[in-house]
Amino acid sequence: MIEREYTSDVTADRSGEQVAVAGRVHDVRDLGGIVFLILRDARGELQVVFKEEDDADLFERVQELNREAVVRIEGEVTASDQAPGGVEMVPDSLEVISESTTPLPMEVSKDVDANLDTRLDQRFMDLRKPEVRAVFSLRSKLLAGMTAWFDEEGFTNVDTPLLSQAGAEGGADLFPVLYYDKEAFLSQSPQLYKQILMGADFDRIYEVGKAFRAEDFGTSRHVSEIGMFDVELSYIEDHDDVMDVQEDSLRASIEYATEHAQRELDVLEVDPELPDERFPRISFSEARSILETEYDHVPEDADDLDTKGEKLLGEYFEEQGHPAFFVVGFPNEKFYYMQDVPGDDIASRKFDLIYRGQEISSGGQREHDYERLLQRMEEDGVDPESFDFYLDAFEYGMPPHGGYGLGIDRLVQKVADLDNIREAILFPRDPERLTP
RNA sequence: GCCCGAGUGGUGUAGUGGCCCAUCAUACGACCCUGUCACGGUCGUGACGCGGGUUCAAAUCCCGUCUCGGGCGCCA
Repeated sequence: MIEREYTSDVTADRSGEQVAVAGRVHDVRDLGGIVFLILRDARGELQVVFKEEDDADLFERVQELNREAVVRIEGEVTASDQAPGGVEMVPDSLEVISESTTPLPMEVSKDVDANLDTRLDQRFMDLRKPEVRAVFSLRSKLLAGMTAWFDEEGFTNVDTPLLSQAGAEGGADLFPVLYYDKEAFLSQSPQLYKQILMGADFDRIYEVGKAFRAEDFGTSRHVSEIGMFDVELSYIEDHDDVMDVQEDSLRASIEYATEHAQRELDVLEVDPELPDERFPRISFSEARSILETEYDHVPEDADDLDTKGEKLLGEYFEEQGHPAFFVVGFPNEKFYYMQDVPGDDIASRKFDLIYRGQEISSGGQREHDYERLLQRMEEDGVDPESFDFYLDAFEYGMPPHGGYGLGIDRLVQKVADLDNIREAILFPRDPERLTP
């Protein structure tokens, strides 16, 4: 490794020590007889002072540097009231490791904001900004906290195929790919495989994966390649058991992030803390009546909440101190794999988790009865024969089970309070964007 | 897929028919400046998405096209 220390470790109390730092030329402030170089690395910045009288050669060379060049500087730590953070460095040597050309495709060190599209086009440069990178360390911690909870609870981390013959939810909006000489599709959900694993007695599983949706949307909360945190578990009484898992794991995730990513949360100026009380679980019909009585809003589709409805409900519960809540029991289930119990007073065993006015996960109890599943598939116009690989797992005994899929990108977007979901993804994919 | 709105130097913007061979900031180049911290100052380089059309005259109006943003649908 190249010998260096992080700028965050170069502190005033180390005054007099010789250290080496490496990073980027954030800025060069040439005041005439004195030049300040601000060096930026992954953890912070450090001011390096060049004076003509100290070293004429270094003094000349620092003025030739371009912003964003990669350099390594050795020198002496100096405490100074005039320096930012009370500490700076007096250099002995300056090595240019990699030059940078000009002009930059966007500003990194100046307060000139770029549009999101420009930022995404120049993502490598955009990501050099600490406040942009903070989103991704936060994302990493949210996932770490969540997986830690599942590991602790005895869930097995699995991987299911991203290439398959057919989608779980019909043939529309799938990306076709050429699979040798056959047509295949990119997975839109690990749903069928999670259930097969329930039939294989895995009992409790989670998967951190991807899902692909070929819908031609154009919103700030949709992308074509989605980060998904999928969960499935067996021997549940009903969908409430699944919601318990969803709620507890989300709490664990956010608590972990609050503990291990406080610096990032500060940089992003957000506080994702959840109240101690359990998330409210309201029925679909309660949701509709809140919308109608409180906001005079009636979603057009009688079987669903619309975007505006979700936002309004989000406001309603936010005011009551609940950024997260479940809407349970949607009257007309669309998909055969969801359990639809005749005469069930909650209409169906499906739930959506709404966090800060946005649906971030969706799940429920699944149909585990082979005959009813067959019947539902036929009602949905799905040919059971092409799903033999799935149905076989039900024919030889299937425990009652349920699960959900959580949109990781949406979770990060909401926790970090980002305007656009693309900001929560390093290299987002949408109908127009396939690079970088 | 539908409905709005917008495309101006590297970046972010001002400019709604002639006052625009286009404003400001930042960047970039040159010069001045010994404590800046978005350093400051002087000078300079650099742009109207693309293709048609209307008009004596178009960044500005119209049509098409591409791209972006917002909303809706749909969802995670």
